[in-house]
Amino acid sequence: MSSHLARKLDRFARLSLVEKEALFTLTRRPLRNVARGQVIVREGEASPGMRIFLSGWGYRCKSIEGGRRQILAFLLPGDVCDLNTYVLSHSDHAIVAATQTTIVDIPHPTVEDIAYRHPALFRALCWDEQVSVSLLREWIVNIGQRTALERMANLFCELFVRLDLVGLVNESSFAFPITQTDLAAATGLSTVHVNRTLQELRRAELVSLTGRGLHILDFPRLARLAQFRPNYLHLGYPDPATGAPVQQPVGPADRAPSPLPIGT
Amino acid sequence: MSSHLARKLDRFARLSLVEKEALFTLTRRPLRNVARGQVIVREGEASPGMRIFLSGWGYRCKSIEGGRRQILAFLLPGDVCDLNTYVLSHSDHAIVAATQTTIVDIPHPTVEDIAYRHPALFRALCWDEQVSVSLLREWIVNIGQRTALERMANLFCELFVRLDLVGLVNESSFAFPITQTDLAAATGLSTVHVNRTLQELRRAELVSLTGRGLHILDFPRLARLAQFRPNYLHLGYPDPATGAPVQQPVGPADRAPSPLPIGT
DNA sequence: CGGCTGCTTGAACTTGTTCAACAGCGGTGG
DNA sequence: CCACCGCTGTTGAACAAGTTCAAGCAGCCG
Repeated sequence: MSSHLARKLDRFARLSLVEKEALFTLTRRPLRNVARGQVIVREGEASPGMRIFLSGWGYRCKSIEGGRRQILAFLLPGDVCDLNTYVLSHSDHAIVAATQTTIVDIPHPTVEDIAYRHPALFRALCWDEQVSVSLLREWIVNIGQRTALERMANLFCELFVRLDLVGLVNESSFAFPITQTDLAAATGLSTVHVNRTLQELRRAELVSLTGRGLHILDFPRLARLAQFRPNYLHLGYPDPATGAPVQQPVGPADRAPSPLPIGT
Repeated sequence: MSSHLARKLDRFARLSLVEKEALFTLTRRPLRNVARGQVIVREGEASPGMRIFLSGWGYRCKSIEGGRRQILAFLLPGDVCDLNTYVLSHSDHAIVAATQTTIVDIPHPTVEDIAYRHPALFRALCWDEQVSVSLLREWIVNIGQRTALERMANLFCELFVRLDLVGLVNESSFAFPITQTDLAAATGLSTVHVNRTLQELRRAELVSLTGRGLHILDFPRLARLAQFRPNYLHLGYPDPATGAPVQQPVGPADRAPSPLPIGT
């Protein structure tokens, strides 16, 4: 099921039963299992359509000469990917499975069908797509302006909030299947420095990163260190740092606006 | 006139006379003149609709604590901005005029009208929007993986190609109204280091940057130094580095595919 | 057991930063 | 007209953050 996606979109715009059913139907099509390290979309290849990540992690990645590569974004369960890229005939970056993943491929005609028959659902998908662009912008700020420690802390905060949105956080812990080599490619640091930065975060008792799990020990302090401001995730609750405008949820806001202890 | 935009889009998808006229009509609405340094869209503000840059340069910018700020993209004449962001009620970054600029604001209903009545034109606008996302991705690679020299060279290559697309390059020269302070914010370097990097590019006789003009003295060498691969601009000609798939232009390709001496 | 992948550590080194000062230039007001 | 100011660009020198190289270790899987 795409319960992760449904959960996330429902928060943005309460979905009707019909729309939920339409979303559910999408995942009735053939699923694709991809092994860890496999390339889902190759750089320069035509993107055959949109994809939904059902389980497992992936990442967007660009390689340049000299063996250097940069991870542009992590793709989590419930993430929609390349909703709008049909206008570009060839992908400028690769999409890789960071773990064993299950995805659904959704061809363009089906996407158009959704746009026509379930405009509210389509709008919600567009929201997700725009948020992913917003994540790219914040990624630039992270790499361009923050120190290694802030960078890493910020990445953890982002993953924490995003995973919480799809219900994959349990008592401030979540599965974390990313190697330090990949963390280096994501943050623009060397693996050695990633290792030392992680040690510093552990020493400060902010996170506990063992085996394949990440436990956030003190989110408020971590967020403060990272200067993490979740506004770029466009979740619809006010930004405590700026006291900024509250983004109005589209549907009736009958649930608690924020489950997160942000900005203490 | 939005001749810059028309010229760019026409390259992607040959526009019919009707579509060109529709585009032209857009610029019949009240223009907005913005003085250098003025904020066009404030961070956290609702984005009132789409904009077209008719003349002058702008940039997207995010600020964080400690006075640090990061420029995410430069906006050039003929650039479309925030075509799709109506799904996000508040902007997560600012848009600032780097020089005196003239823009047209186009409210959402008008955009929808174009989508309905001129689907091919709308598709071309979507292409431009997607390319701007592609630029964000390359920006991340630039900051995350390249040295100061490569970074600066890459930025110059990108601006060169983009300005050439809208006809603002003259014998490998173009107006360059960006201060070193802004270049620092764009590349994630300090102003001091930007200054020294520019000197190095000058000493190598790759560019000549004087007053408010930039002259590319040896584009092939500059591109090689920068490891510049224009594929991320989705211009529709093959990537010499990878020998990668040629993106088919949508309209009849009766013009020379590439005016640029790329990849020599 | 052996080999692979991922994590950890030390030490030398490099790239880019910070601080501080100064020069050039255009605008503004006395 | 000149003095002054603020902004941009330039330079030197000390410094810090992060890289590179190299080696060793732990766990896992065949």
